[in-house]
Amino acid sequence: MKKSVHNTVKKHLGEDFVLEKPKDLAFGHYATPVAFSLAKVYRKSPMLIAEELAEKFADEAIFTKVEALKGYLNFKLSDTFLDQKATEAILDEKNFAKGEKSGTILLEYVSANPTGPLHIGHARGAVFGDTLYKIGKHLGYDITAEYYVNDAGNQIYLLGLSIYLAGREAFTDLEVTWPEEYYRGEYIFDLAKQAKEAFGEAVFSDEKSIEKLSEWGKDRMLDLIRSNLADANITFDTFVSEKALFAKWDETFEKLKANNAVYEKEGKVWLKSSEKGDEKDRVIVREDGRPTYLAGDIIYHNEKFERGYDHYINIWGADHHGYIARVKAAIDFLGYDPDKLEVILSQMVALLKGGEPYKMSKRAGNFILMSDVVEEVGAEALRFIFLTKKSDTHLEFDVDMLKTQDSSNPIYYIQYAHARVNQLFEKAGKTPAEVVSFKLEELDEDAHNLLFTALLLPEVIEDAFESRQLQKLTDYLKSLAAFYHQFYNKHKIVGTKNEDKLLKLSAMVAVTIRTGLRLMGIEAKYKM
RNA sequence: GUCCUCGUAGCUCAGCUGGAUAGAGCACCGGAUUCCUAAUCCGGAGGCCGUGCGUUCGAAUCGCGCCGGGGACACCA
Repeated sequence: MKKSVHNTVKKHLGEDFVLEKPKDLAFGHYATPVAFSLAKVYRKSPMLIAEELAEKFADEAIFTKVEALKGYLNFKLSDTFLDQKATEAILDEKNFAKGEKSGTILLEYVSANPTGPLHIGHARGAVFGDTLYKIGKHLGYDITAEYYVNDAGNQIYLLGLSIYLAGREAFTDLEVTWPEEYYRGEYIFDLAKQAKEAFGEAVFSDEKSIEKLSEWGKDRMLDLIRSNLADANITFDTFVSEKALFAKWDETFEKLKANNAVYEKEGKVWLKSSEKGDEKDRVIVREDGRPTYLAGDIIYHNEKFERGYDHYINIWGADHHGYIARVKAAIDFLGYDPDKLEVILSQMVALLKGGEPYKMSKRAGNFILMSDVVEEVGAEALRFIFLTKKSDTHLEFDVDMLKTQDSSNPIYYIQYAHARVNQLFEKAGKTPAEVVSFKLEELDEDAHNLLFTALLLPEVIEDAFESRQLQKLTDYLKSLAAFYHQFYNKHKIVGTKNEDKLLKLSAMVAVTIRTGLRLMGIEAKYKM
């Protein structure tokens, strides 16, 4: 819709201009302040220029009115134009708001260590990534959703050790010395119990079994993580194992050496990341020959870029932001364009319940489980609330709020608007297919503006995706629902002479809400 | 100390590629149901847009300084 307007306006202006949506629909559907900037060029008042420009649009069918007001040029779309768009959307709902974007994107998110269940912070990144994925695909991008599994390194050993010690303490009389660092929390004990069933008690009396427990525990945790994600309607296209990637270490390392990216000092191998904008050089191989975590990420990103996507997006916890510079440096050294990698940071979540704050700390074991929250408020409410805020700002919410069933709970409010439409059709004994042929013409101001608002979804999702600000979609759906509720209260629909037209308008609103919700992984309700 | 991020209504937050009277929800106060679901709607109250200077015809929005909150600064992942 915006594109049609833009093209039409451009035809008459022939130069750069900003097309914006006026704050108040009474001004028009679209507007441009172009006369203000032209005022300087032509040395005439903006008001005069706007008036002259307005006359050029007299014959354009997509506008019913183009007027100059206080220097602004305001455009009002015609009924015919809006009706045509609505008819298309209702008849071909699947393709409503579809984009024609092209290009491949590798989207990596969650990538939580397989050393425990997902907590609420992971959930935020997961929901954001999954929704970005769904919207991006709808817009036409070829996106792959990937999970990087950190199944190598010290934390996997610690997982095995923790299971080993927990089992030793619970099921044997042997002495237990807890190290400074280990995983705690109920799930470790549960794993120990399972390990006992799988391997027998003897597994806790021989340190050699730690390795076996590590490997086994990691697989259990990966299963758990997948199931946590599935419960929130999140699935991945690919899982990439850090451990498996290490087979390519020599090859990657040779490439770094060939590109003069590394040096040896104090018995360690360093990456010259400070040459590429990082604060300092980073160790990638320790004195004892073990590669650092960064080495794994270097292999991974080399491998990612070998796969040749147009663009790469990583969603990381905000605490990793210092890590961006070194990974980009490595990409640069490997001969790839670091600007193709975009990192979106996902900030902390502070959860309240009845006003009481929860604290979370993965190491201490008292973190809030994603699965607990999903169970308590439902995956859909959780998804929605996460999407109402920018990913890189702190988010605070009260789980009790998500359990209320009134307008304080935005997901309910939107679902109710959708259900209302369905109820109207039932009441009238008609279906959308039966009213779609009625022309939405000669509508009053409210209906006309509601129709216009419902048709904004394509530009809203494009804006939300390109700016990575998915709250634009939730905000939009909230305001569309509000608009519809107002309309419903003000205008009787069933049994009036305009019944068919208003039902068609309602059907359009429902198509938009349903599509918007679907892109967020939420199913619209037909009855509440 | 360096870097990142945030500071807008009592609370949680939108708005920020500069533009028309600064928005929403919650909470608070007052209304609406013989009429399609009141799970809704209408009205009211509530703001030196942290602060100072600058750029501009125009600044919540851009720039610099300051104040305040949070985070990151590993050979941990």
